[in-house]
Amino acid sequence: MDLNVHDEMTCQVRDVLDRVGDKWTLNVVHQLRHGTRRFTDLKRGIDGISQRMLTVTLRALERDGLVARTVHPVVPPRVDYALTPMGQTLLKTAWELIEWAQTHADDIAGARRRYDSTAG
Amino acid sequence: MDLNVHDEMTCQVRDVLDRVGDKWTLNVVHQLRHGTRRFTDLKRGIDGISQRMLTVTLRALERDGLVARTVHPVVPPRVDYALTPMGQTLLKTAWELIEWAQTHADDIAGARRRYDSTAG
DNA sequence: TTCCCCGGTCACCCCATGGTTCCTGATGAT
DNA sequence: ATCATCAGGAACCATGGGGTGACCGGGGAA
Repeated sequence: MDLNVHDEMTCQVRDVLDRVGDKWTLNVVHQLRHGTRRFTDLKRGIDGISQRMLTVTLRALERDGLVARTVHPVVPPRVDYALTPMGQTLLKTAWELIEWAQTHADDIAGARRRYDSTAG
Repeated sequence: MDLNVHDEMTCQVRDVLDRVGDKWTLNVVHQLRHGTRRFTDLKRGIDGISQRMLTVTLRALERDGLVARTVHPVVPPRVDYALTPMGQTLLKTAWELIEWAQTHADDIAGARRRYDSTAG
């Protein structure tokens, strides 16, 4: 029975990383932590993201019910993005991982230097 | 000042995902949750991983001080892998993300179906 | 003697991820 | 009469992450 659970886990690990582990998703989610943002606003806020990748990432988040997209039929167009309640729980959880990274950044850098100096 | 913090955050998000967000790392860490495992044992436990990718992933984890590698000079060769204390804290944190995924798997699947049926 | 086991390394190749550039469409400002 | 704004769409392309298969070395089993 442990094996079955274990295989399910393996699958879940894969699923969550496929969902959230790409280059931009958590960045976008993080940008939305304080509330509604507009497309160009997000683009300016995320260093290095292209227009296309922002669109792709937002669409995926919208599809999964993590981000709500609101179109205002005005000109020039105005589209608002915000986290859904489920998106907010994701942010909360992912935040812990970010904090872990901050806490251990130095340890990892040190370990890396040691490893590289001994093993070439 | 919020902007500076914000940019640092963006960087940290990127760093942690570069470290942990690839296809296999969390799977391997998860496999090691109960203690020491051997190479072939890990390979059998992670569905679909190739020998090369397991090696690459383990080397990266070792380099970052997250996994300890112990070679026993016997024949046939025996190599043990185990989480370091830092690796265990990573597992603990990542676990929350996995639990999030399990909790919301149905919601996401539902949202996805709705999205695809209306816009697809 | 030949095969298998274990823990890898090496060389090669593919395709998915993501980047770049150009396009749209309505309108207000210059 | 242009030009810029805003939110994308479409086509094209490059990189590298990741997969495949071969090979290694030394001892035990058949």
